[in-house]
Amino acid sequence: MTMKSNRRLTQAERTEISDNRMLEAAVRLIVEHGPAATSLKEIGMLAGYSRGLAGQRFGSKDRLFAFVLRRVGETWLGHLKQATENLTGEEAIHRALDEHYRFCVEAPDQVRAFYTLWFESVNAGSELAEIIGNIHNRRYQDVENWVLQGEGNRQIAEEQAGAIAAQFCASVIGIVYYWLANPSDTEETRSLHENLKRTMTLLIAAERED
Amino acid sequence: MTMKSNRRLTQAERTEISDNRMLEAAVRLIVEHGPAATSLKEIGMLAGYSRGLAGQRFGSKDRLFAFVLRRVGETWLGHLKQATENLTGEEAIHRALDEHYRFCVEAPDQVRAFYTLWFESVNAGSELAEIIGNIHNRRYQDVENWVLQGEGNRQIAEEQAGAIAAQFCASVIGIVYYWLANPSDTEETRSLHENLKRTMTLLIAAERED
DNA sequence: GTTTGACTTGCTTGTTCCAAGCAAGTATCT
DNA sequence: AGATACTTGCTTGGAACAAGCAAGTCAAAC
Repeated sequence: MTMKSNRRLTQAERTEISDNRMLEAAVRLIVEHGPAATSLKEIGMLAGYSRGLAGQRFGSKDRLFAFVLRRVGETWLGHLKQATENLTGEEAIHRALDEHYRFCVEAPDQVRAFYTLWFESVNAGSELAEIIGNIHNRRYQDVENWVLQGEGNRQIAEEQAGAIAAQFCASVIGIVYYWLANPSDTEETRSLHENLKRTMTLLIAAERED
Repeated sequence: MTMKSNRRLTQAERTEISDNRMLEAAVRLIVEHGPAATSLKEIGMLAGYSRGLAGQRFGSKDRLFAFVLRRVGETWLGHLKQATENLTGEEAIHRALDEHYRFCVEAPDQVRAFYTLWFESVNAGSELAEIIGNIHNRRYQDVENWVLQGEGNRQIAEEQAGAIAAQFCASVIGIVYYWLANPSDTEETRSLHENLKRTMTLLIAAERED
């Protein structure tokens, strides 16, 4: 039993707690029923509050989803940044893919909710598109830089590195899609990650030769 | 002015007409507002009928979306089958990608609606998942067969061909995602297709050497 | 002329969103 | 320190609207 009414909660603490609880609830409901079938009411109540709080706090369903995307996205990007610190070239790319796979396996709910929203919001103008665009761009830039800075990659022009990065990003999206559609088939998801590593190595080697 | 009330319509003709009109309306609304923000009422009325017909005809929103997926999917698969008839190996793959790009550019609304639903229904159990699964499998099988039957690919084992096909499918999904998210950037979409062609050639060549 | 099936209309339920109200936390004045 | 004014987290009620169902109308099929 943690000291309960030992100290009164500050307003900021209260919102942080409710934010976290609602995030957790939203993630669970999104994974279980999909975003469309998840209501603000359910989220509020599963989090232990009234039916109205989720709507009141975030203003709309879209904004709540944006919140989820931002929170999970930042966690993920921080994780990734740390794992690839001081790495470049294929090493960094391979490491990033390892981490990506690990993240899928270890925090499946958060990642599933994240990418479910990601896919669902492809053409939803609004805030969501912007958040997704940002994350996408950061990923793209990272990969491009890794390619350019890799040992022995001096002769690879930025344009070529960009093309490789774009292919990488597209493949990752496709792999995630497969994973979402076939949750049980972790083996195939794993080998898709592994094969993408090999393909990236091939692509870089091919550019070196020109 | 086409002969209007020249002949009274048969029941089958009536439903076919209304089906087509509603398909058209659904596609347009899905592209403009996204599936979530598209109501059965709007579809019915945009098609020139009552607010209730779409619901009556298809039973539910999901089933209507399934109908859209099936119709557009079949059109597309027929198109593709014809274009790649008698081709194998890289030729078939390149041709398929050319057609894919062309289809995106030439019938953008239908394809956008199709893939929007595709992405939106990743984890929607139901009928949608099944339809999508089928289309995915056919694409996968086609590519695997092309690889296996390509000239000079005799020594490529089924397992390796399968891995290549899986990568192909993932990349295509990722490319389509990019296109949906960046409708205006046709140039990048084009080069993603082109680069995937080159990558496939590389992958096949790499397997030949082992 | 009866039946079948396309299409419409009315109604129920559930969801989002807004606005009014309550309760808990924060700041100010004496 | 304690009372009073205020701010803000949270709840509750209601309006607008969507999906889904059932009953109804009208044209086509036999």
